Amino acid sequence: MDNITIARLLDETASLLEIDAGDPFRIRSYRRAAEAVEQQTTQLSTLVAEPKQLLAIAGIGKGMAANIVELVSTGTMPLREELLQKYKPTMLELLRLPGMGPKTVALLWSALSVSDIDALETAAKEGKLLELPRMGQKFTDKLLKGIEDYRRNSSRFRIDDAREHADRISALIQTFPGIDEITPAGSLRRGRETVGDLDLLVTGPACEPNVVSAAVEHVAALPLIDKLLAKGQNKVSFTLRNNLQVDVRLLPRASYGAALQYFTGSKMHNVALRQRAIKRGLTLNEYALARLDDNTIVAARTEEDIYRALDLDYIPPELRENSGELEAAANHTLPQLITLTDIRGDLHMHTDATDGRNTIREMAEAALARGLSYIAITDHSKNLAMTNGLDDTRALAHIQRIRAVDAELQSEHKGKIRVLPGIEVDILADGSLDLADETLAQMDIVVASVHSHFAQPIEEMTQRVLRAIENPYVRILGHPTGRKVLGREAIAVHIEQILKRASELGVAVEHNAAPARSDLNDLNLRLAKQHGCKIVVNTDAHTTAELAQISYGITQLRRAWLTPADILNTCPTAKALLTNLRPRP
DNA sequence: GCCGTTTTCGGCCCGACTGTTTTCAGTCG
Repeated sequence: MDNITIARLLDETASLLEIDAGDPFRIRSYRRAAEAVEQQTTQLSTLVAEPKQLLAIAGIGKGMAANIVELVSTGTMPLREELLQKYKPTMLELLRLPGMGPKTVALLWSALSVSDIDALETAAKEGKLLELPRMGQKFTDKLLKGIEDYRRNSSRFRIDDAREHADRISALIQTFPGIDEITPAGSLRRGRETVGDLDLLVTGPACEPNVVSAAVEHVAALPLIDKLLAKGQNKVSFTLRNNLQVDVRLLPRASYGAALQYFTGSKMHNVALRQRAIKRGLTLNEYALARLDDNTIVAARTEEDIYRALDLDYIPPELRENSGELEAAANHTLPQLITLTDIRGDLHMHTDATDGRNTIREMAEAALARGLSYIAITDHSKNLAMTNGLDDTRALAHIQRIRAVDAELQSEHKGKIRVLPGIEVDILADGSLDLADETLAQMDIVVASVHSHFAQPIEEMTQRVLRAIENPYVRILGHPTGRKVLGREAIAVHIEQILKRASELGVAVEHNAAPARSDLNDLNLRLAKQHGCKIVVNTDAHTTAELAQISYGITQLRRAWLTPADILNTCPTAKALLTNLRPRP
């Protein structure tokens, strides 16, 4: 059992305890333990013989260590089993619907015996929820909409989840001798926000036709396979326990490029590419680009060879959507897309003053290690009480600490890194901010964010944001739209108003790097560029580790055809950055 | 259930917002 599974089981147990109205502190212990387990770099299953090492992990005590030992050896644990006698596992899925919490799930179960989404939908449509306390027509309508949204999105997996699975599977495949390279293809390689299934392409001496069967057997016997769907000459398909379908193809080196091109897609890109090949008397398939007349192979080994043979510049996977990239590649006008190393600073992160885990200095040193030239410390303000948000007094004191660290590092590292004082203020219902202007005036970076967006009508949310960015101290609009409640389509309609006004005011809009925190999809990013918005790409890091988790965010930027010139924090120095932000009053 | 003790119990991030109330429970972050 791997750490991720252990973490998931502990987290699910916490949810079941919540439904069971258990001790909130006990519940939190399970959640904290789950989080701690997930962050471990060593597999706990290898430590169960040495429970003392488990106790060394913060958040894991005697009881939790026993739980983990039990989980690893039996696959479950007594408390979990006991709760599953009382409740159904499908109830955990109900918790994922917007507006559904443990109390409501418990009530639905006791009053209506509703334990899954289908039954809930039926009950809602029949008006049965109206008979329950605190549930009216509005709640019912919102719930039905939520169910609809949930169903539409749940068949796809988020890119970071998919990437994690891809990495784990790759590591297991890699153990077979004679495997050189494993590349995820499909929408994962193109950087889509979600992927339907996982395509893994594998090559190396072990994948040559005469010997490939042994490697195929190795893949088909991977321990994490839930259901084996198919096993062919060079392809294995299976699903994982979470229902993610994985297709692994083992291909000879000589045709790896053609396969990579073919399986990366998109479908529309490939169709257009094949049309172009035919015009040149060539044919393109998953094995090679070849002449139509005598099947002579023109290119197959690498993608670069194939594009070159079609008189095209190499097209990065993120652009392969048949939305103008072929024309640009033919005319040598493809953009020089932004890369990770172009990002010179990070302007949104938290420390242990609020809900982060590391100190100002630790964050700064991590940024230095990543090669950044400047960062802003933007802890939460008081409205986010659960994060121990800063009130005006504490915020001002925090600035002093940030400046002190900045001064220390300046002398220690000869100005290699600057640490700017900042704050992430919350936008209240009336669009005002929750700290005084006099406090904000002391900050270099003020990020304004809406945090309470439960069941908030989009129009009101939009008005709230529009009002907030009128505050002259706001220099960055943080995660510009709500995450859970607002559907993507709705965002596309309403975000344009926000982007327009932000652009007029010179307020930069933030693109958060981690998908879990990201709100601007590639379409919205393109929209932002169109309206001349300043864009900053941040991590919203709460730990030093998160400070490095920026690659998905970059992929998103690349999908939007953005170049270093489009992104504000590609400025080489803090000074240059600050002059490019909205001027302070 | 964890942790740190003024070491073996008592504390453990809590305010905003919504829908349904008519004083508040539940959800969210």
